[in-house]
Amino acid sequence: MAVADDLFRALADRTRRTILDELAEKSGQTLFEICSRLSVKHQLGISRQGVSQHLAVLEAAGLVETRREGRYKFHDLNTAPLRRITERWLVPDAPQPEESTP
Amino acid sequence: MAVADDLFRALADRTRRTILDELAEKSGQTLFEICSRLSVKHQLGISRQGVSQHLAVLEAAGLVETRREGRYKFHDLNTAPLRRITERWLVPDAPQPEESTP
DNA sequence: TTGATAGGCAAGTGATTTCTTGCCTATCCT
DNA sequence: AGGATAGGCAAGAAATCACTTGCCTATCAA
Repeated sequence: MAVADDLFRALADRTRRTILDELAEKSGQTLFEICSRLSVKHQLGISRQGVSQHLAVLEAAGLVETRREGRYKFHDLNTAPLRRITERWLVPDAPQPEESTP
Repeated sequence: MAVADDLFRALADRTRRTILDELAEKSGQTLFEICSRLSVKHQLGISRQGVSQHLAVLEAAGLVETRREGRYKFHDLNTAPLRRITERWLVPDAPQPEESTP
């Protein structure tokens, strides 16, 4: 249950979702690279520490995994936790009748 | 984008997720019925207005739909918005290699 | 019509969250 | 060694959020 808490809490912030988008586009980015992408591509005026904190939240949720190499820390997207989300409520009404498009 | 905001914000709260669970189990519940279920089954001490506000958030996210009948207002779960969640990040790495279970 | 039931609105409070600022450590390059 | 680069920690300000309290409206049953 605490897992679900972390996961949904992580997804609740728009900036964090944008970070996931960026990591989906290119994995293995460093903190600075993510910072500059948020700034340039998304006009998000946010400090480096702000981004760092967001990454920590994403990592706690298991959505981002990191690996250290020397002074660099690379961030990778892990979509596995996302699969459990929809299962929670989608499974019961299993058949999932496709949208009728008359 | 505002749609995603509402959706993820709605899912971020544990009480709201529990409400979705209850609606998944039995659809068409009234506010009072949901209140008593939260209280009895989940030991959640929350006021009627608290639950009402949660339902409003869920409705804004499209996760709950309502229909009025006389003085009753029935709440139904709508899982459609959930499907878009995973699509956002799950689609790119499409194949989704099934878990190796040796 | 009166009382009871189902629900709604709005202001205020307390708790979380987001974000910044300031300082610190570790690694690399010259 | 010294400077530059990548990242981390922590305290505090500001914004959001969850929740309550108090009062109000609408529907139904007697």
